[in-house]
Amino acid sequence: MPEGPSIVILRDQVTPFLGKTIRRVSGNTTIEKERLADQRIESFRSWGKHFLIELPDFSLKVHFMLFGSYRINEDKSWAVPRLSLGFDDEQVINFYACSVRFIEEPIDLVYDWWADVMSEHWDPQLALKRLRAQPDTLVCDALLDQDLFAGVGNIIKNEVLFRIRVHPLSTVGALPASKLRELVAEARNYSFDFLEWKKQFVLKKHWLAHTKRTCPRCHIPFVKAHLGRTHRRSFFCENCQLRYGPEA
DNA sequence: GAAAATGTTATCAT
DNA sequence: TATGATAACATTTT
Repeated sequence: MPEGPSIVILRDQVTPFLGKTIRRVSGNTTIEKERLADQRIESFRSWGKHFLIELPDFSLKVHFMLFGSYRINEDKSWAVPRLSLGFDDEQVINFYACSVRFIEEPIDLVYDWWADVMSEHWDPQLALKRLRAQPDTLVCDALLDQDLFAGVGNIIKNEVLFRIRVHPLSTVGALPASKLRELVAEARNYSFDFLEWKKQFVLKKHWLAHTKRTCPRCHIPFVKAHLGRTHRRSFFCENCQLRYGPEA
């Protein structure tokens, strides 16, 4: 469910609830959910993988982690919602298996919008600058760094590196300037392709690297390995994805 | 049916 | 203190 573009889709799907007042609250969350009753929804926003519901005096942050899901005007009969928000006319938004938390401060003070690859305020220059400040970071870690590329997840990581022909174990500092620019540009560009494909329910069939066994360019087996700080799955071609780095 | 996975955070060990 | 392994959360797909 996660990755930034999916949250953008959710944000779009709930626009009919904008300005409506929460009438009923339930769910198995341990937060003080009763606070949400009678609150009017000021806006729905997203930052990276965070889905934000802005209310007059505070906001709610929903993070879907790995397994989270939601239903609009329908129930998952087999599951108890983590949080269910009821509105007039039996309208409802149900969140399942996600993390929900309150944010007390105004969310513009909490989030750096220029770091969100899906945001209109995304700032590639700033991303570049921050990348150059950490030359030893592996590119596979850099792409997953939510302070740098908020919204990028493991699928986007693998697809971006394949597109720009960069080996996941390359270091940021060893990339030629043009490659580094490509990395930043493609992180956003692929995310928008992801968004369109996901909307059309054809995301998976457009994967060129993620979960794939064979390189579509070289027709040789991909390498699958758990790389980087977080040991996340990487699928890559050792032939056409160049490894830039001190020892390579 | 086991294993793995689109993710993150807290805690423990070194 | 910093780094890294491990656990925890919880659901769907392979």
